[in-house]
Formats: sequence, structure tokens, C-alpha cells
Amino acid sequence: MPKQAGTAKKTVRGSRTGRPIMALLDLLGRRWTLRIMWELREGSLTSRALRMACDEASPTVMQARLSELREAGLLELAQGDGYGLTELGKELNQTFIPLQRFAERWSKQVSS
Amino acid sequence: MPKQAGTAKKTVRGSRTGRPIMALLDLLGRRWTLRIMWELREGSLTSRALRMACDEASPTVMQARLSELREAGLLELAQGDGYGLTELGKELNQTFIPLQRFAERWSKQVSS
DNA sequence: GCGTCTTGCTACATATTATGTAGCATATTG
DNA sequence: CAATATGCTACATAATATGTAGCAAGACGC
Repeated sequence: MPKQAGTAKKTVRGSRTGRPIMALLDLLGRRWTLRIMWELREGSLTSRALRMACDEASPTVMQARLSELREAGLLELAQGDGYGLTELGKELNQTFIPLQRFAERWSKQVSS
Repeated sequence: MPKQAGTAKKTVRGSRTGRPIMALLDLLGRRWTLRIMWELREGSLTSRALRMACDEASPTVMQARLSELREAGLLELAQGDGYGLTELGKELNQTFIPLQRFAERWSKQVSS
């Protein structure tokens, strides 16, 4: 029972339904996006410092992600201060705080 | 030679530091991974039902993600029941619950 | 037995996306 | 004037995803 198979895909990737959660999951599911948000959790970084923090991700994709996140209102570029989270971005990052603790438990259970 | 998707991967991408959070962020940052976890929040789905739920993602990458998530101990395949979250997977999904509410606020602020 | 479902999963050619290296224009410092 | 750092881009190569097709194994009714 396929629903809407073959319909247009001109909306945000991964969000044919238009439900915001789908658009958000898709945005966060692109390479380096979650990592970027994470690395900015304690303060702003210049684009190059951010690249270094993200295992030397290529500048091409890094700029793409930064533009996307800026357009999404989660990041902003302050002159002389580099990239930092907006209030909305900080709010989103709050939801990821439990992730670190989970990651610790997860790595122990998986490696066994 | 492209790396075989879905096969064992001893060094997790994006985690040179070995910090679990980096491995987790990288795993969740692959295409369709977050979406898969999300779509299974209310119960198990067969691989094909899951593909339909995920905007008809290609079976190739879907199987790759399912294998990765199984290897990560977040998903399991139950005979006759399809794919479902493990206890660990359910635990992880708990941390994403606030995301839906955030997504609603986010979409309103961004569209303006 | 047969045929028709559905399941998880794979092959393969094509399209999309990321990498790595180099470089640009602008600004700031000495 | 260098010398340095910023944000950002070009471009060829490598890695990933897509879309279509199909496989083998079960379960169902006949």
C-alpha cells in the first residue's frame, strides 16, 4: 500500500508531509550537522576552528552546512567572533545534553 | 573500491578521538538514520513498511542503515515482527521526544 | 505438488554528495 | 608594505545514495 508514490519532491528533503519534525530530522541527518551543533555547545568558533574541531571536514561541505544552519536560524555569524548558536540553536542543543550520558552507556554495552 | 555498506566497520567514521559521543553523532548523522529511529517510535515495522514510511528511501541505503543500527545495538530484527527498537534504542529515542515540540516552534520562527 | 503472496536483502548503473587541495578577496596586525 | 587570519569558492576525485530490478526463503490457499 504505497502512499503518494512518485509525487513531486520540491519541498525540503525528507519532508514530503510538511511536518516540521521531518524537516528537522532531515536537516540534522546531514553529514557534520549534528557535530557542528555539538562543537558549538560551549561557545562560538571561527569557521576554520570549527573545521579543525570537526576532524578537518572539507571546507566545501562545511560551508554548505553552515549556510543551511544559518538559514534554519540555528546558527549566526558574528563579525570577529565567528559562528555561534542562536537562541533557537541553544534551545535545540539543550535537547542533546542527555546524549552524552547515553553515549557512554551505549559504548559500553555495544563493545561487549 | 567503495567500502561495503552494512558490513563490519572497526573504526567508526568521524570518531578519531574515540569519544563515544562522536561515534554516536556520526552514526545518527547518516542519511535516514534519525528518521528510521523516529518511525519506529511507536512499534516495529517490516523493512518494506519502514521504507515506505521513510519516503521510499532506496533499499540499498536502507539496508545499510538497518545493519549499522543493528550492529550498534539500537535495532533488532524479530522474526515475523520486522524491525523494532531494542531497550537501548528505546532509551535513545526518549532523548528525542522533546524534538517534536521544538520542531513546531522552530518551523514557526524560521518561516517568518 | 503448484502458483502467488510477502519477507529480508542484493546487483548494478546512474545521480548526488563529500573530500582534498588550492586559491580568492577582505580585513587586521606589525 | 608584508604577514597573517578570516569567510568562502573552484574543481577534480572519491565516496554515498537513488531507482529499478531481482533473488531465496517462508507462509498462504489451492
